[in-house]
Amino acid sequence: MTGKQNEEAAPPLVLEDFIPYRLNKAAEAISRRFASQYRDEYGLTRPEWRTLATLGQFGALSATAIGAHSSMHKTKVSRAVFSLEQRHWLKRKRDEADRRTEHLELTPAGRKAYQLLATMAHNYETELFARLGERGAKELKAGLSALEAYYRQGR
Amino acid sequence: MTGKQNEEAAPPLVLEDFIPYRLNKAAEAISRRFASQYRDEYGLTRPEWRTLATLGQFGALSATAIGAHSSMHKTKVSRAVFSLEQRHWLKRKRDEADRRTEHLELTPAGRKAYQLLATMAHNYETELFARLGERGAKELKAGLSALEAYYRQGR
DNA sequence: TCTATTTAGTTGCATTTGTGACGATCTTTT
DNA sequence: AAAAGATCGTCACAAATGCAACTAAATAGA
Repeated sequence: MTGKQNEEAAPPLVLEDFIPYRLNKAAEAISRRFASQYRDEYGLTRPEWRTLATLGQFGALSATAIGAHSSMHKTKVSRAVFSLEQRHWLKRKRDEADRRTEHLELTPAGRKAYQLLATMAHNYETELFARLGERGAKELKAGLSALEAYYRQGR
Repeated sequence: MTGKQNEEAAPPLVLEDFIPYRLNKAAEAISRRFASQYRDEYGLTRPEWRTLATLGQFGALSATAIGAHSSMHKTKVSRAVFSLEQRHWLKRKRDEADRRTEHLELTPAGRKAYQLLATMAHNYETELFARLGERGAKELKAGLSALEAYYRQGR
């Protein structure tokens, strides 16, 4: 498992032990698995899925609010909204008080898709927790919480 | 903290609690911080940094091996190698037994850069652990290990 | 009230990434 | 030993992403 390291002066960095690398790889692997589900079933991209999930959770939001809540860039949201609109999964309503903003809301079809996808998500997570074991799952959540607390407050 | 949820039939999915989402966001945040260091100091991209780190750790590898070890796509590695070669941080040696493969190895300059970057990486991690606290760090590592054990073996 | 600044969302452009095809080389099969 | 298949690395092309400029609309300041 441990490859031969380089015989040099300074501290050797073992990539497989380096937290940013491990996190990236884990996130990649775990997300990819779930992503392949909604991609294969619905042809959804990740930004589209996130937008759908956010709207499903909150009911009606502006594009900016979706971005803020799901940490996506303006343009990503914009394109995802466009795409979901074309599927007739959401509709836009111009805010009459502030006519720059539009309120995005799932259509019945969109809501239906959301239900199915949310169920898939729950199942995925349930299975994941089962495989991690009670202990692993607990540690993972705790570790993530610690990380979130860290980067949530600047620096 | 808990937003108002949608009054619908099925299980509501709370995105901020969903593991794939949390993992992604955490990985993104943590990587970005470190990435900005090597980007600002050396103008390195992430694939370049990973390639450098892998070669620094193992000494001499083929492009394919780098990709396998650091989970990067062929073409990403190919481009990173090209770029590092242009900086004169690595050199290629054609394998005489199998002339398709090339063995990549850091030059003295490359090794020097690697030393500095590895040190930066260690410092970053040390600071991260300090901020997470002993407990948080321990949980994070344990959680990651559980995840790795999960996805390492197929399925 | 008129101007300057800010905000919401979209679009064009440059950069990055992935996909598929490719030439070259090696391996396997027949 | 000839043909078929696999593997290594690269390239051309297409898709996804981010950045900056933009329009439209609201707000703040003079």
